[in-house]
Amino acid sequence: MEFTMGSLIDEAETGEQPLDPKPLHSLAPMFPTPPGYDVAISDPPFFYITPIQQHPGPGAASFAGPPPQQHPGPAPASSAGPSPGPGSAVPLKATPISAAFPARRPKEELSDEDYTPASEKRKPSSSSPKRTAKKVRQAGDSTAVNTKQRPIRRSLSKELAGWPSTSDNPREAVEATMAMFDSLRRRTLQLDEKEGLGRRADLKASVLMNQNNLKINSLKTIGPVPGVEIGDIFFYRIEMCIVGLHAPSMAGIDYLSAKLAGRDESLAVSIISSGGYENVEDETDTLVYTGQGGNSRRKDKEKHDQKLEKGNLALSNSASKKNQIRVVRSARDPFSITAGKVYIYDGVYRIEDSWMDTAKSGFSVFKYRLRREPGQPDGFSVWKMTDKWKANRATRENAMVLDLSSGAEILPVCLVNEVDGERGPSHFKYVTGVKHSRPLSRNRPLHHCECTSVCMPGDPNCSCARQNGGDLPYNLDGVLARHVPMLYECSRDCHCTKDCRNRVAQRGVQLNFEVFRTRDRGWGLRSWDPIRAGAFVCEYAGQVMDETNMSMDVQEDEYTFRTTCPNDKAVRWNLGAELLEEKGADDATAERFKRLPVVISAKDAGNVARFINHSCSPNLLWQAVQYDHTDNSYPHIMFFAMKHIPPMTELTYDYGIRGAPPGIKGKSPLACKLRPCLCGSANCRGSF
DNA sequence: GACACATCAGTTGG
DNA sequence: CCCAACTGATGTGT
Repeated sequence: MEFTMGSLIDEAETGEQPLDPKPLHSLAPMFPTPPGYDVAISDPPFFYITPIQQHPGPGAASFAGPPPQQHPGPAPASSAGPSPGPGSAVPLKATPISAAFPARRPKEELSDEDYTPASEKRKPSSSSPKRTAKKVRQAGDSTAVNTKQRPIRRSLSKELAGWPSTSDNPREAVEATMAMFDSLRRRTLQLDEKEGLGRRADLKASVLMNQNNLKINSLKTIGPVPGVEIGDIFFYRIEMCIVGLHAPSMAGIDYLSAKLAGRDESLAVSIISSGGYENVEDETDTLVYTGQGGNSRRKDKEKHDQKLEKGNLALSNSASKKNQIRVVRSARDPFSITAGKVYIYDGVYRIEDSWMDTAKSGFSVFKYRLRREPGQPDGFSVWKMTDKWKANRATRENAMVLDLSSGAEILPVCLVNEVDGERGPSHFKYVTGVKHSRPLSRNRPLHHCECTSVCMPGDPNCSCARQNGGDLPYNLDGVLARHVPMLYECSRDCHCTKDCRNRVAQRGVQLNFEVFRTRDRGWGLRSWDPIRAGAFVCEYAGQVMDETNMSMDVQEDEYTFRTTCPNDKAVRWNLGAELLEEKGADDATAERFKRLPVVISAKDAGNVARFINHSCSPNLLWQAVQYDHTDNSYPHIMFFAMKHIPPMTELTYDYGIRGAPPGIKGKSPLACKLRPCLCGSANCRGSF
C-alpha cells in the first residue's frame, strides 16, 4: 500500500531479476464495464445490474455475439440447433441459464415455464431432483423452435452485451470466461449441497457454458492460445477446455486430426502431465511424457500394450514435424482436502526424442522427451522455487526478514527486496486483528446456531444459514460462493465446533506470504501458494477509526482502508451466480452493497493487508464479515481472491475512488487529492 | 490423518 | 452409437 512518488526504477535493472512476477499477469482487465453501473429498476425479477451503455467499451462494436473464432463452421453435433441468423447475434440462443436448474424452488412457476422445452409437454412432475446434463441438452436443442424471447433471456443478453470477445482483447475474454465458469460452479455447488447432491459442479458449470456459447478459442491451434498466459493455473480439467487450452475433458493428449490439420497426418497440440503415468518431470525445461492408453484404472479393464493410434500417433507425427506443443503440468493443491490438483500452463515445448519403453506393469509404452522453448516466461519453475522455500525458508534469496509478523501469524511472513536498496518498511506493530477506538453498540445479542457438530447446508434449523439468506456462505472446499453485502460466520455462541465450514476468515491467514519491493509502487504483497478464486486471503487489520471524526490528514494516509460504494468489479464477481437465480431481486444487487462507515488505519499497527497495492483490475475483493459483535457498521474487512492467483503474483484490490465525500459516489474527484495509478492495466482509471 | 484403492457419475471427441 | 480417456468426489481400508 505504500506509495512512492516519482522513484521509477531504471528499465535496465528490471531484466535481471531472478523472479519475474509478471505484473501484467494479474493486472489484466477483467470486465470492460465502465466505472459505473446502473441498478435496473424494470423487470426486477430477472436482472439486476446493467452496464451503462452510453460509454461502450472498445468491444461494443462487435456486439454481443459469440467470439468470431467460435463455431466458424456448423455447430457441434451435440448442440445441433441452427446457427443464429445474421440479426440475432445474441449468444444465449440456447436454454436460459436458469433452465438448468428447474424446480430449485418449486414455488416459482417461472422455472418450469422457462425450463420446459417447447416441444415437450410440460409435466408438473418435472421436480425430479436429478438435473442431468442430458436434460439440459434436450432443452437446448428444442429452443430452436422456441422463438419467444423470455425476460430471463433478455436479461442474459443484456448482461453479456459488454462481454469481451477474443478478437477484442483475448486476455480479457479468458479472464471473463474463467470468472463466469467459477462463479457458476461455486453457486451451483452451493445450491446442490443444500439438496445433498453436491457432485461435479465443475461439469454442470461447463454444460452451462456450452449451452450459452461461452466457451472460447474452440478452434484448435498449434502454439499459444490467445489470452492464456504461461503460469496460468486451473483447478479443473474442464477449465482448460473452456478457454481452449486443451480440448479433451480427460485425455492427456490433444491433437489435430489429419483433416483438421489440413495434412495427411495428425499433429499433437497440447499435453497434460498430471501423474497418471510414469513421466519424468523433475527438470523444468524437459519432460519425458508417456503415451496414452493401456493404463486403465478400472478393474474390469485389463492393462495392455499401448498402440500407435490417436494421441500417440499424433505425438509421433509431431516428433518428426517438430511443431510446438503446449504443456500443462500439475501439482497437488495444497489447500484441497480431497487431494485436488492444480494445473499449470507451462508454455510450448517441442519433441526432441521418442522411443518405446516397458512400464512397471510390464506392458510397452511410448515415450516422448520434450524440451521447453527457450525465452518463455517462468511457469512451472516458479512452483519449484516456492516449494523449495516452503520446505526451508532460509533458502529464500534476498530475504531481509524471515518473519515480519514475529510469530503473530500461523505462518511466517517473509520480507524480500530484489529491486533496490530499501531496507524495509517504516516501523509498525504487527497485529493480526482489529482494535476499536470506541465501544461498539451492543444492543443485540450475538447471533448463534444450535448445530451440534458442524453446520450443514440445507439444514432448516441452522440459524446461521438463515442469517446468511438461507445459504451457508462457503462451500465445502472453503471458498466463498458469492460476494454478499454482509457475511455472518458462526460466532463464539454457536454450538458448532471450530472446524465448522462457516468459520473461515476467523481462522486467520493460511498462506505463505511475502512482502516484496515492487519496482515503482513501494512494497507489495504476494503469496508462495496458489490461491483459488473465492479463497480467503487475509483480513485488513489495524485500528478502527470513526469516519466522522477523521481529519483530512488521516484520510490521505496510505495505510488506511475505507469502503467505496460499491465496488462494481466485486459486484460483477457474482455475474454467473446471478444468472442462475430464478428470482433474485433481493439478491446481490449493487443497491445492497452500501458504503460502510468503517475506516481502518494500519499506519501504526497492522498485518500483511497494509502492503496490498491498488489496482484498477484487482485480483482480490473485500468482503464484510461478522462473527464477534453485532454492529454492522463496523464489520471485519476480509479479502478473498477474485480469480485463481498463481504463486508469486502480486495481490491487489481496488481502493475505489478515494476521498470522495460520503454519499457522492464517484463524483467530483477533483475535490480531493488523488494519486496517480501505476497499476498498468488496460482499464486503469489513471488515479485513485 | 495421510494415503492407496475402488467405485461411481460424468463430458468430450474420435 | 460406442468407447476410451492422466476426472473428481466419495467411501473403505490400512
